[in-house]
Amino acid sequence: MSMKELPLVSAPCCAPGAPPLPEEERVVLAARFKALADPTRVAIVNRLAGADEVCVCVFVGELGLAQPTVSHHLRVLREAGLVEARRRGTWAFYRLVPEAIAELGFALTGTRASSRRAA
Amino acid sequence: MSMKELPLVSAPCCAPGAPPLPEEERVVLAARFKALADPTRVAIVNRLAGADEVCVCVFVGELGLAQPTVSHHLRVLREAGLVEARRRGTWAFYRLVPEAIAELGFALTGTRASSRRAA
DNA sequence: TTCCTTGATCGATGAACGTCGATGCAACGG
DNA sequence: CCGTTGCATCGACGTTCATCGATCAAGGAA
Repeated sequence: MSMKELPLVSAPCCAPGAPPLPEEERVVLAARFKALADPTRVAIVNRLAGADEVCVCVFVGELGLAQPTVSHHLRVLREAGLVEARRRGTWAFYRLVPEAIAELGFALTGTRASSRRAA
Repeated sequence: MSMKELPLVSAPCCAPGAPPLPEEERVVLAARFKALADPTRVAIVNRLAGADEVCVCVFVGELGLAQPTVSHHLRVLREAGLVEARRRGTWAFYRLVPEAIAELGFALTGTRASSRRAA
């Protein structure tokens, strides 16, 4: 693997009155935002937000993209820590990591969202 | 100006249980996240979050980048609707658009942050 | 074992991005 | 008027990214 998992960033960056951010945290935050800086990946995350687990084959069918392309986007999201994969036989199911999403939201607004897991 | 301002997106995209997002909204959201997908621009937004208005010359001095590069990043943030400029004589002062930041946070968490302006 | 299926990786290609020097343009001071 | 200052735009260069076809690895069924 070429990239390690991204460390946590627990300070707001963009909310009015936020304290200065050290260099490394800016890099980490930018990397996470970059993972969402593509319509396809926004669609994937949004799709996962509506269903607990989604098979890769479903994404290939719904997104209208080639399978390697879908796999590439899933990898980007995985390395950003926004999604995680669960292997079940031949299939791979992806699901959101709500804490990572909430952390990004906190970095933006400086306000903790009430963490609520989908039942 | 070559580009129009981005329209508003008022629905969450990434919070657990979020409804499906139409194509156009995914593109708009991805474009906004892309504006934050760079360490320099995160630094600019973070700097603006700590002070109401900042002169362009200050950014040039603090970021250690050439003036055209800073102007480029400010343009990206401006076209994303995250910052706005105020001309005062020869100088240009930039400031945050807190509503745009908060809107991005809402898209992520599905929770409205208590809008609070820096005094 | 031998197929078929699912998903990840590799390699290549075209587009987009970050960076900077040079230039343009408006506002001020002489 | 002319020269300077502050910022935006332009052009170019090197890097990164999105996309796809081909290939590979792992599992299930015969």
